[in-house]
Amino acid sequence: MDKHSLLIDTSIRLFHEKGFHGTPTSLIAKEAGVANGTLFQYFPSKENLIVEAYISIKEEMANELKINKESNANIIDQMKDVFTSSLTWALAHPLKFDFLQQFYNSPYHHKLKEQTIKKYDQTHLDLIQEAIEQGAIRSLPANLVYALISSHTYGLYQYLRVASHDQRKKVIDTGFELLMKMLT
Amino acid sequence: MDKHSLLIDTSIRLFHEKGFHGTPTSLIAKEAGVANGTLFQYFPSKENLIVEAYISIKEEMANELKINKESNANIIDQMKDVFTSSLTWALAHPLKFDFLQQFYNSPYHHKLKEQTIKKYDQTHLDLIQEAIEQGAIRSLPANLVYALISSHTYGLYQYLRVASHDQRKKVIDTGFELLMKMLT
DNA sequence: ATATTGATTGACTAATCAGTCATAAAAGTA
DNA sequence: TACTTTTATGACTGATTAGTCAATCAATAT
Repeated sequence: MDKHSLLIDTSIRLFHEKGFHGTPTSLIAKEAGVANGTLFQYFPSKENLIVEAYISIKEEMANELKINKESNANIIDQMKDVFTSSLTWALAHPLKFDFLQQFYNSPYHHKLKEQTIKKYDQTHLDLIQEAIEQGAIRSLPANLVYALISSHTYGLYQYLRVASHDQRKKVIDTGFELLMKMLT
Repeated sequence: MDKHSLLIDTSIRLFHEKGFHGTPTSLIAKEAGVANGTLFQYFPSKENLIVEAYISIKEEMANELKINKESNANIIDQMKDVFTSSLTWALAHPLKFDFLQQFYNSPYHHKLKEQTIKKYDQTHLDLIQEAIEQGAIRSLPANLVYALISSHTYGLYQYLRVASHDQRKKVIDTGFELLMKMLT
């Protein structure tokens, strides 16, 4: 594993444990097994490291979801695929998923360019827009539907994180049925 | 306004702007118009101040919702009342509502006693449990329903915070209808 | 008026941290 | 090997911070 990725992974873990400002760069370097100064060869500043960590997770997630999304033709099946993949990914990478929330609710998020934020939403918004136009889900503002689906996913994640693992698949299916009952 | 409340209100604003560790206690004291040392007479440590700020918001919210909840007999009306009041309160106090999210996604939240967290959930869980027993909403684990309602509320909040204000009442009503469509 | 009490002050300290930089090690090249 | 380039190191620094504490102030009581 290259030092860039190693530093980002270590950062995500430590930021989650101790918060952004509660984690000194010296500790990140130490836990990643590199010298203090090395960190600043890969990232010009701590803030840059935090933002890069966020972007790397968003990229990773976007790549995972893209693969699972191409095959289906039916738009509801596509939505179910995205929904299921998102939840499965989140439950498989709780540290990273929690980091996204932590970042989103921090002052660093406001420093991102509008464009960067939109970049990762656009694919989902397009899918929702198409589903509305096809009449597959009820006619509401796409942004509202996106907010409702995202938070529904997040709510299920919160529940499943502490619930017993063997019911996960069933609860995810039920969760999607509930979502569709609401949106159609 | 007494200094205790003044310091908490100032903290909430600054923590939201600059994050927990990004806000020095000296700045909180300065903006609250008291001396550095005075802050530590009201709060033994910065961590204590952060936790007290969280608890004060939870208390305030609990008190607001309690008042609006007593009158109705019909359980669906009660739920609608809690839902509407929660959203209205959140939209009227976005700084405080955002602080709750920020706190929840920070390492400080893990330091709270289990009991303290449950304290503010219990009333809502009881209401949900009763609604399930009465058959007013479908039979699902109360914790799951709670997670779904909470996140649904949060999703609507996120949408309404940026949407135009004059549609708020209508969107909140629609939001509750959607929620009930899902849960019945 | 004087004394007593408790709240308030802000200069101070010991510790911590982000970022630098001169030096060294490693890798690449001929 | 001998030389060059790239990467890594960690001691160091200037700046910042949480928390302290001796001194001051305000309010009330005697």
